Amino acid sequence: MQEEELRRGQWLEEEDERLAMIVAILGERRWDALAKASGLRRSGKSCRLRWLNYLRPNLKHGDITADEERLIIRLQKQFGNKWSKIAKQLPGRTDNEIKNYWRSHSRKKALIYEQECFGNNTSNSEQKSSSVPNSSNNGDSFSEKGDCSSADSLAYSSNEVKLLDCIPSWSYEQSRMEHHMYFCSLNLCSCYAPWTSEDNVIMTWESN
DNA sequence: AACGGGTTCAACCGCTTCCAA
DNA sequence: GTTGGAAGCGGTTGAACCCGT
Repeated sequence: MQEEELRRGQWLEEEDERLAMIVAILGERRWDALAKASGLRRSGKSCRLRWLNYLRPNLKHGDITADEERLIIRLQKQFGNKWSKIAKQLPGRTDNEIKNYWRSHSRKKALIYEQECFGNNTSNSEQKSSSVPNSSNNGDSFSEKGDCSSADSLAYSSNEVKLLDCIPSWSYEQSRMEHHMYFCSLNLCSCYAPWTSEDNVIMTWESN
């Protein structure tokens, strides 16, 4: 009965102000109690999320920079979809923001990869669409069972091949497919070496 | 200008983990 | 060791926005 009274959807400026005020008084804990104390008709969960993703001090609200993008790509490779873990490495960015960024950008990469993989071979149009990540697999990575599963279908530049020789910890197919996407997205110019666990390692090579 | 499809992002959902009693 | 509430987390949804036609 009470749940019906809870507000959902977009937050109003007035709600933000009230939440920020009550958090300043009570601190970032006991969100259910905090939500009730605030008088906001929001769940504790909703308040917590709003605070963490939008109102919290020191959050960056601008676009993801090129450096941040490289870091995200590298960390995603390293940690997988551990967004909170990745977010900890990017001060001012939230896990939700990074997750959204990755999802939208991984789709673009998938398209680039698709073009590289199939060129203008329209006879594969049905299969091509299946190679693009969809909502069911969260779009975070290629389905290894997709039509691109054949690593032989990938064409590598000599630079890519040389670099892949440096990635012993990755499976052969994973290395080829995912790095191919990665190289495409970065235009084969310069990038972090995603396979190393060391920070600040940048590998640069010439693209032709 | 209107429409439709694609993209982005804030917010929600539900499961898991943590921790105090 | 168990339990229940709180918090954390990743996946999903849907509305707003963008862009091409």
